Amino acid sequence: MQDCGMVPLSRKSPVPPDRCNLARAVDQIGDRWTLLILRSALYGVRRFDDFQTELGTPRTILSGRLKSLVDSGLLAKRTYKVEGRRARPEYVLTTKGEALRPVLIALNQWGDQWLESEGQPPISFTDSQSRQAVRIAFVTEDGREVSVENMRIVLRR
Amino acid sequence: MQDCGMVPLSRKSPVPPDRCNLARAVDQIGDRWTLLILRSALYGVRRFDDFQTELGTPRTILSGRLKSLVDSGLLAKRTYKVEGRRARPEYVLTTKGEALRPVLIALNQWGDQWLESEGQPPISFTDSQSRQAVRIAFVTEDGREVSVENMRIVLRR
DNA sequence: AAGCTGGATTTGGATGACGAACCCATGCAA
DNA sequence: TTGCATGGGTTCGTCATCCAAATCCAGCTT
Repeated sequence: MQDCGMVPLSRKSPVPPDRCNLARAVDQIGDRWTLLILRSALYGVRRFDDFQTELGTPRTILSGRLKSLVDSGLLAKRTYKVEGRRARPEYVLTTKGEALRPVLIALNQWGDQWLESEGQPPISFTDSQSRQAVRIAFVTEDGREVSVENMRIVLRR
Repeated sequence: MQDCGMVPLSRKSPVPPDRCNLARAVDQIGDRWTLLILRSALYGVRRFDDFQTELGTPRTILSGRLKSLVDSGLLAKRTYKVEGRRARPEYVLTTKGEALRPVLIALNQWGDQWLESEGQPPISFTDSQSRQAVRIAFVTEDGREVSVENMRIVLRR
């Protein structure tokens, strides 16, 4: 098995970037801070200062990123109130935002495998029934795994 | 089913960003141009001008991004030679770079589902055997699908 | 030698990132 | 009722990065 060159040469992509949903997804979330904010949000972080403390994001940037995440419907701005404290906004994942979880877990697992780091990965997932480790994969409609080599591209138009 | 708020509130992530392989992966590839370049590369694009033409990346930026993708071991710089033309460099995905394919396909499918666009998605995947549509999912070691609700987080240390 | 071609650097102006300081509304305690 | 602490921002000036256009450069063809 070679180290590279498995993909056949092509002079251009089958789908031009301006019609490609991957490219358009990258436009929405393909940014360092945005991705880090989503990571925290998927762990349940909701408050401005919690994001700021955890990530060290400059407050100006954080403010802007939260705003555009709300604009693109990934986060919802709501109000929370702790007793004896004034009401404050919080930023909660929408269903659209939640739907990114598999993507970020997949990226996490890529990092576990390919980014050298001492020791075991600090976080992983198991099936609560079988207790087996869980990984990301492609499956058919009925849940049967398909290997990457057996996947065929279908183009429309 | 609500639109948001499914994730329980947390004041900080279980894994701090500096030890998190997801955060470290974001540091390597969490950038608009980098992601777009990888997208093209996964489709087989290899040459400077082909990237440039397809993506419209400023040449200065493209040059820098390719360099750092080579530095981080996602692309390999090789030489190709068309007869009657001088030898030129090309940028080919390494195994590490190839390993990002599931991540980008997952993101593509997220875009198909959540980014409004007219008509059918321009590209999709099927199982070459059963011809069924393929989607991303979590599976156990032996390839049985696990739903998100049945997944349990395991922390180390 | 003149021209083409693909890969890349140089230049200066526009854009965005950043840290520090400040603002502001509220609840609470003196 | 003044004062202060808290959480969630905005304003400001500086500095880094992005970007388009022009230039460079090697080597191949004519």
